[in-house]
Amino acid sequence: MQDYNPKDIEKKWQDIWAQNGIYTTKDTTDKKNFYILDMFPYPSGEGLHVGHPRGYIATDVYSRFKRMHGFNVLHPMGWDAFGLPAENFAIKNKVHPREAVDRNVARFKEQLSLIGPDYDWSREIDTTDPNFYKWTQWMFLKMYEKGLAYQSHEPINWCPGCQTGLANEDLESDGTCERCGSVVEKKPMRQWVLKITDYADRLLVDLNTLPKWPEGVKEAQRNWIGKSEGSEIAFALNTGENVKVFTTRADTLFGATYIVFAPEHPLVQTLDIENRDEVNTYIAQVAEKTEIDRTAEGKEKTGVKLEGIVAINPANKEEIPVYIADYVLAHYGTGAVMAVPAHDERDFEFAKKYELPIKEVVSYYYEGAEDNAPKEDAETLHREVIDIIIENEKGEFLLIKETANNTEKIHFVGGGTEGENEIEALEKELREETGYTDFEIIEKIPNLVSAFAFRHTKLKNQKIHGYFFHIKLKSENRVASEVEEGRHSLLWAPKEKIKDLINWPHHAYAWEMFLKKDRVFTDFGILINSGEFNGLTSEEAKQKITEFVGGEMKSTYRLKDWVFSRQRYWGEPIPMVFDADGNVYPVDASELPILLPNVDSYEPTGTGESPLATIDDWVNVRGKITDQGTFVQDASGQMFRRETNTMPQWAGSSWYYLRYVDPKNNQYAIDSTKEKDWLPVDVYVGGDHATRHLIYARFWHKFLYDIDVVSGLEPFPRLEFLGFILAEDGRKMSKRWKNVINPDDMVNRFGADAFRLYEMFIGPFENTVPWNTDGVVGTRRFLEKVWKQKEKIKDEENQNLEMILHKTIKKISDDIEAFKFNTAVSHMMILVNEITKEEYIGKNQYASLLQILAPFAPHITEEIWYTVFGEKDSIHLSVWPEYDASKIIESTIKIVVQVNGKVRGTIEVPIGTSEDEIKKRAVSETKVEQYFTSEPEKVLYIPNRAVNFIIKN
RNA sequence: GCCGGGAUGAUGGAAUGGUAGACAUAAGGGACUUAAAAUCCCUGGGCGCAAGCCGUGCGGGUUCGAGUCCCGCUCCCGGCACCA
Repeated sequence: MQDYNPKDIEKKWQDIWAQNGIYTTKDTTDKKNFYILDMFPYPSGEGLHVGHPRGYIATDVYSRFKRMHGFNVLHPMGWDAFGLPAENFAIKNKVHPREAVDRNVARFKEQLSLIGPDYDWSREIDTTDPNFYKWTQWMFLKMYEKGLAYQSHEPINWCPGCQTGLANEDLESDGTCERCGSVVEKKPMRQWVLKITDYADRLLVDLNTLPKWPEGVKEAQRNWIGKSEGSEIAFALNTGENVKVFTTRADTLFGATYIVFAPEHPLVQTLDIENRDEVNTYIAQVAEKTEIDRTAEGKEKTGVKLEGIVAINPANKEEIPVYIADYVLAHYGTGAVMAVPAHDERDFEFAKKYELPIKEVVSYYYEGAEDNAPKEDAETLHREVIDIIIENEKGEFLLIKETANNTEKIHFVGGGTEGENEIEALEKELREETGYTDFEIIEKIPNLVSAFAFRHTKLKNQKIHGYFFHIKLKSENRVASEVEEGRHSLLWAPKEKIKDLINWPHHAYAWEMFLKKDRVFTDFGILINSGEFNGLTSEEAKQKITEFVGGEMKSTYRLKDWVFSRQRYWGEPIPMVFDADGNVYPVDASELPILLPNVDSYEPTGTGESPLATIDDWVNVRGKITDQGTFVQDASGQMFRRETNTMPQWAGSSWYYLRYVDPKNNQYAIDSTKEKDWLPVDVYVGGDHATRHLIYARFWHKFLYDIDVVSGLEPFPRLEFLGFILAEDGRKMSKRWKNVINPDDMVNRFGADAFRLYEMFIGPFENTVPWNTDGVVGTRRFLEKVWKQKEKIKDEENQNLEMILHKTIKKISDDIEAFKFNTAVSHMMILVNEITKEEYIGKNQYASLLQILAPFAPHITEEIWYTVFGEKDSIHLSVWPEYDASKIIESTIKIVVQVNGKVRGTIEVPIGTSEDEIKKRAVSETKVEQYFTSEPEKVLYIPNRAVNFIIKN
């Protein structure tokens, strides 16, 4: 027999498949359509490493699996080739980006082809192809038409390394450039912006229609959109202006003791401020700082009071001071906040530093539950109380233990003040309840505590509110007290134990506050010091107070509009022109595509202008404005200037998946019948683009839905997340670490099929795992075994193999459907190990094995399919073997025999054996009896699983 | 701080609440070989001569029975974060 030699067969079959076009997708067939898509790659100059094909192999396995199930499968591939990396590579290697992209694409395609994918290359797309980007430009025009694309001059992220403006999504979370790692600056400049914020709510809500997306990706998008529901409330200034603030805590309005503007707030420029110089100096200082410095952790708050300016708190009409401070962000909410130091950590910190009043307006509130829930028919006492945290010289704290309603209550000492002065009441409670008399007061804890509960000792509801004091005993001197009367007992406990001992929630809360450095209560509670709103819960008060002061309930989003211009060469030209007065006009759709011109120097200018600006005969163009307000070229017309900014890398990838369906259409981006036939994408596979590509594409798709280009609201109903592969040393694969392993070497050493199998076997698909080249040996050995089994073929089936074969068919089918490729491979290994032990294998059985292996190892299976079985049609077009349900029914079952839940043996019994019989055999066929220290008290039988003998100890 | 995900042998990882560690790699031993590679066989969580005991990050709980369910932690990865 010939040895298994992948080199002899892999290239051969790849060529034959291509010649016969077996993977070419027809537009219409009598089969059901199925669209499976990879996130298309950026053809960088580095080529592929072994991490990249993982997703491509997975979609390939899945696509072949679906084809064998009779689907008309669309599995395309293309190139996301505009953007900074391609351009930076070109600059570095001194070639034109076009040339660099062509070269890199060729290299990627060659590497990809080595692993034998079933892509339909006749539908290949490239975002830098004018026939493609014509439609990207067309969609931009549509957005402009709908008011979703606009020019802005706001400060934006500027990357000094890449010399271009960037979107928020292009930054790492530490504020550096995702591409080059430079610290990004804020720079005001003209730019095109897409109004993705108009879609914020739909992007958020529709995540709920995506049950087949990983939770983590959805959560990342929710965080990114960052919806927060609150109120917008206007504060009047003594200068006559009104300032709107955004708050999620309108319930705390009565506690707003100052307001704060972001230094960049436009109103600050125009107000008549007495200390104008000081204010301007501060604003200048803040402008110097990067975002990173400004938000550095643990940074002390700074700010400047606007002298001569006061605001009126609309709730209580009190005059309050106005500050600017850089802890308030210009680009969130309204750029101004009301400060409530009693209930906000940041305001508290600022208020302490600048000695601003702190006014408590929300109290912690506990309402009794279950046995101490307030009773409707009981009388309710309203009481003011004080409670005492008592410390002794050993640093222990005193609790009181009493029994009420058959449960033990443990809490601090305390009682009603009955209108007395607090200090007198404290002395009295201490003496009466504990007998101690000699103490000093350390502090009064400033947070009010409220509770409403049924007191079993008094048979009444009690609604209490009061403060906690911290006192220290100076001596153990005691007099007789309620302890001696037997009403309760005293319990001294060390600091660490207190939390676990206290079982009154409002006392537990007070203890927590006592331990905290800053006593800021930021939770919801009930209102105090808030006039007519006292007693309301925070939730109720939010809306009522907002209405009371004439504000409105409003949502704010963290998501920012999408900065869509880049001052770089290698991108789609933005199809707009300007007349001599600077008025902007959209280019007429008939002019598209606006071709990216050739240019001598495509390096960034750094001036905030794109290199396109230097090409006079492209920039300056004669034309006229049509009745529709669009620009068309006309040699006898006026001079216009073209927009020289280009689109970002993410433009083409926001809609590319539509184009595969109809790649050659000259009239439309996509034919609407074909769109309905194929979209949405059935399965989308790729790595972490949660807050970039995946949010942009969802936005773009919804826009296309709104203009009737697509028929559904979401492009990717099922997303399979791909984990990346680390180098063998556990680090990221990188030239820098010299730990890159490329697929070419793996295919060369082990063959494409063994490589493919290992990529699928390496671990759960979504897990990040380190590569291990030794591991490929395992899948190669497995294929060698499969190869050798063809020597053992007989016409008749081997009955010993029927059950495991059919079980494996079922298991593999289920696993591929669920993207559990690692367990699919392991079960094929188990099957082949079983076959190895047998004398022979039936011809049909072997054929079934080849078929379930075919999606993973397309070459070796095709080779055997033709040479051994003499088939005329490809195994990849054959029909997936269905498992026979009757063959996977066991005739016997294994029963675990346990004593007190511990496994002591197993028995095997025929299906249908009676419970009594099983219990008998459990004793007779195992050694369980030696564990019977007495007669079993109970014998428990769990059908088809276990017998458990319960022995009393 | 908030949110999401995770923690199982030397390693990647299996395991509808019912024999933990399938499958694979590395390692050790043996066969074949002049030798090596390849191949085949055996061992392969810890302790123990054995019977057995202990073991799925930690502490509790539910259950006849928990890697799996519940409560409370620790640590790791990821997202957001002076976002009002």
